[in-house]
Amino acid sequence: MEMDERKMKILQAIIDDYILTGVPVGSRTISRKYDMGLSSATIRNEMSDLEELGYLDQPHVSAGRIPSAKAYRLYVDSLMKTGRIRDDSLESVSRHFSGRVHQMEDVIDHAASVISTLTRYTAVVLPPKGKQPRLQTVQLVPVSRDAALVVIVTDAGIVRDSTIRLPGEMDSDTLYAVSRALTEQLQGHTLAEACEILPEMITRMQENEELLQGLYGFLRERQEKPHRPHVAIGGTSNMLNYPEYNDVEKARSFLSLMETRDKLASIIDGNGEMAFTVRIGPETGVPEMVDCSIVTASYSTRSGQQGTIGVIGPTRMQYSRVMSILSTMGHQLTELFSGGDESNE
Amino acid sequence: MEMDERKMKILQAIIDDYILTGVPVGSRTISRKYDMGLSSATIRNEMSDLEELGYLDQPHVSAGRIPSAKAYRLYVDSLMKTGRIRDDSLESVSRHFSGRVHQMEDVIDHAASVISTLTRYTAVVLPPKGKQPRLQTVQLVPVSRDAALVVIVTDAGIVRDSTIRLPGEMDSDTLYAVSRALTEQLQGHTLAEACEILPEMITRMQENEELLQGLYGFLRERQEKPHRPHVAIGGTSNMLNYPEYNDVEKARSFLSLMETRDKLASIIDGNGEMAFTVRIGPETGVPEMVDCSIVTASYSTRSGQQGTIGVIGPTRMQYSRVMSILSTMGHQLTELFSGGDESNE
DNA sequence: GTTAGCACTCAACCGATGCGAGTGCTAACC
DNA sequence: GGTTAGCACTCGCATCGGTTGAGTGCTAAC
Repeated sequence: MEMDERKMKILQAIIDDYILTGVPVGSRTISRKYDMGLSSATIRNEMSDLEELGYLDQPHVSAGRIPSAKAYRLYVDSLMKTGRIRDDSLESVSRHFSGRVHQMEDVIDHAASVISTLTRYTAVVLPPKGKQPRLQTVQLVPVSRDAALVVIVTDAGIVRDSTIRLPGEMDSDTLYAVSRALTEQLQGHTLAEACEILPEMITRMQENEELLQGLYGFLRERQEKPHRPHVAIGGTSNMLNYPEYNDVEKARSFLSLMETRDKLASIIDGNGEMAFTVRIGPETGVPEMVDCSIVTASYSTRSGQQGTIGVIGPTRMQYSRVMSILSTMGHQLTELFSGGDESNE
Repeated sequence: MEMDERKMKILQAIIDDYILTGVPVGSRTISRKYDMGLSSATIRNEMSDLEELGYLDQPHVSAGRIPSAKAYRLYVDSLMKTGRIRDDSLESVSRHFSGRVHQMEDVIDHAASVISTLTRYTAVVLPPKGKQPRLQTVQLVPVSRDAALVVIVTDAGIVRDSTIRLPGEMDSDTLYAVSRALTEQLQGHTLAEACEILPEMITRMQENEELLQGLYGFLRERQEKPHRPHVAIGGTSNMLNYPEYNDVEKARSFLSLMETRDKLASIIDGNGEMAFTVRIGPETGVPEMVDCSIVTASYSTRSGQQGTIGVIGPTRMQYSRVMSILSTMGHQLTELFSGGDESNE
């Protein structure tokens, strides 16, 4: 037995209906609501075939059918009708941040919030990341008598800052002089390379040995255990809107997963290359997510860094809507980050 | 009718039992489990009195009694037996960050996570804040050809940074010179004062007018809509462990509240003065939280800034345990932030 | 190949029933 | 007078059987 045009049409109707209602759909519903000039009996025969082909499941014998993961896969790959979403909230993201003052965290938090509100699912936004960033400026800013802030600007535009203890009292001019020297030496190098260059510098510049030594330790630490990136999450409570999460135990396990941001980030970030991914149910590879789907898109910064935006929802997600929202948001973010504010040129 | 010694003892037993089990407790349970040499009938009479006094509620006539908010209030105020909690996770917080490199956000995130794990409730940690912070250093760090990072160090030790567009190409020395001038002029002043001083500077220093103008706009914006502080939350899913949140609708409204961090912060932050607060049920003043209690403690930094740590749980919270954990954590954080890393002296 | 008809299945709903935890009251006891 | 045993009473909760209705599979006719 094979798929034919009609089976496709019926399958699509079933999926559309199930996505809308979340209730197993029966043959009568299809023959009535989606008038395709066939009686329920015929639909029934076709549905029986579709079940045999693995596209439909039956929760129990006297219930309607629900689409299988395989069906959703077919759906997103070929049957889904896509359309553009026009929504002011989306358009306004770049406008919201069009003023020149903004911080990366605020942007991705806001993006996650907008996406989750619009989709009514859970949204995750990962900050841009890329290949080894190259140092651009290193600067020490006095914070207190015996501590300074290390500001590291890389070509990724990402700024990492942490305080470092000073060996003794040092005035701002001295710190600036050291900063200049550091910037000159380290500019264009990766963090790893910087860790090799610094020791040489130390032997050459005896005067500020202790300070540089401290900075060296700092860089080493930064490299070995890189700063955990900020992951923005929005609308975790949205999941409780869907009947599939009426089971408290299910909801709990989902929410705990959302709390472990590291794990979550690695799930969302999975396949870095693809611009657009849809993983359905088991395809997510996460046992806790067998009845979730994950859709991700990416955005990029002027310097070629890639960030990821994702939506997590039930397998009966409104794929087309979600994909179009993610796509628009991806463009908005790319546009925003190409403005030059956070990138070099 | 009045409270006497025995009523107290019985009330305490009831509360202890209810906190443990979450099930309405009956007279027999008390007379058996907590042997106080009284028959269930006597306990019944006393319970009836306690109900009349407003300390107990009866969900329905043939069920046991549950403590009222008034009872919990009495409990935390006088009957509760307190004890120290010894737990390695708590002790290790300051050790975990004993290296000199750390960022405020990491610390409070970690604290929230530890508290929520230990208490099995939801933990919230607010970063330190105080009266108008005073500027200490202003520094412009080149980020790209036409953008610079504004690093503002205040006596609060809190560093706010954002990028600002440069009017034209400016080398690092020029930026440093401007930074020095700015620091000299603005040091010791509040943000509000700085906004008044800057225009004067601009008229005096014609040369970098455009840059300073931009900076002025930046400061104004910062002042008008101050940077939303990072609120750390841990263990939101813990609430679903408790039968009182088996109702999905309740859980949903609680979780949505947890997602609006601003609102949450204002709830937790409520009364800034007190070192230790316990708000029970309606005392929280938040409709969504009528059957929650909030316990908060505070910690401080060397510069006298106050931060808040809080736990949100069901009214039948293990108050004593929570209070002792918060107290220990408060000390740990205070100790950590007195190390000088993030404060001035 | 399509469809009307029909017997069958099974979750969900409903109401009756019984159980048991717990109460309030009364009367006896110390 | 406080304490307690005894007892009738209440009421949530779980169980059970019956009913309903959506939906199926099969068959026979078109």
